[in-house]
Amino acid sequence: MDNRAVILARALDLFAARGYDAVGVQEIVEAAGVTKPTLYHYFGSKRGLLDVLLQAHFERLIEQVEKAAIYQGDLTLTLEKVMKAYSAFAKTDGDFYRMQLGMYFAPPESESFKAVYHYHEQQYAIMERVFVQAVVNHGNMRGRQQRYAISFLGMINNYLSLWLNGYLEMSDKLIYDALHQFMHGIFS
Amino acid sequence: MDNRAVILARALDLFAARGYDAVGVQEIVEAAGVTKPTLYHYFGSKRGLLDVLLQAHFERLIEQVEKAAIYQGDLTLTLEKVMKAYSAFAKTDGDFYRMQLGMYFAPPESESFKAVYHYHEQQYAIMERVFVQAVVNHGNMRGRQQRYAISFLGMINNYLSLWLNGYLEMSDKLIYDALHQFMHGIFS
DNA sequence: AAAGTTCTATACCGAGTGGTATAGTGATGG
DNA sequence: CCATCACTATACCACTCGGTATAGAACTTT
Repeated sequence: MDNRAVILARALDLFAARGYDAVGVQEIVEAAGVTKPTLYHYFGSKRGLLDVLLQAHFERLIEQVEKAAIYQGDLTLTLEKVMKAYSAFAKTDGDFYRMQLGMYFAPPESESFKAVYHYHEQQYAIMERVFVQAVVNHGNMRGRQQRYAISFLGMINNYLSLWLNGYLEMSDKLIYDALHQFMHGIFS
Repeated sequence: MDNRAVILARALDLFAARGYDAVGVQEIVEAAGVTKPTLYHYFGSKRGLLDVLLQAHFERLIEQVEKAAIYQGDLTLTLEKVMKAYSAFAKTDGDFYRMQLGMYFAPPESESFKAVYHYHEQQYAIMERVFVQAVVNHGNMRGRQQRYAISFLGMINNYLSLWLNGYLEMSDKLIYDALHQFMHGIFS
């Protein structure tokens, strides 16, 4: 692993554990076993380092979500695939998912929020497209696609956030139950 | 408004806009028109200031949620009251709600998260109690009370967070629709 | 072998960090 | 009239912040 990759890895560890603002450049280079000029050579600035980090990991996430979010007539199936895509990604890249989630809920004027905002818009757009397409088979959903995309992604992030903090298991059964509730409510 | 109150108000503004870590003590006292010893006289430390801030506002929130979360046989009614309590609180204290939400999604090792963690446990306990009591009338919910409390509060925070960022209106109709989906799913 | 390029360390910058020692201030109570 | 008290300003502390000027090492290219 070259220095560039080591810096990225250690920065992710630290940002995920204590947050972007709370971690200094000095601390990152110490954890990576290099000095500051090395970091600034590769990334230009602390913010540049963050941008590269986000770009690399979000690319993988969004690629996998895109692949899962292809509606082919069975809405439940598509939503289940999407949930499993998120769950699988979070399991292989938990630190990143934790960091990224924290940044999305950071104040709107903060560096953190501005850096991740764009990627969340993308995810939201992907899910809204699914619900728009599904209206063909579920006409009663018309006009509510936007709200459904919002609450679907919100539900996923809610469960993943609790899983990341150790409050529940991210089993296939949980995914099934959560999705079933999303589709049919709590009484069935 | 005495200096103590001014400091609290300006600190809330700044924390809500840019986050606890990103705002310095110097900046707070400048915004409040006082000097550092004044702040340290009243609050002892930056963290002490945050604790007082959280205590004061969460006390109001939890009091109102407690009042709404009294189950008397009609689950839908109780949940609607709780949603309206949250919505009303967020509308009168939006900056605080934004700040507090951001802190809850901050990394687990961060000062921010540690400071708000306790208050969220309280809210979660209140809602779980509601679902446990409702099992008397809805036996099929048995064993899922914990997950319901989680997803109910998650849904509320999801909508409030989107409202705080200007993505939707927090109308009575939205509350009704969201609750209806929570209870009966997306197909009805 | 010379020259260019990429990468990394030493040492430093000004500005800002959270926090405090000291010396007052004005109001209150004996 | 004096002492006490809550409160606040000046000036400072050691330390950390993000970022950089300079120079040398390692490796390619010519």
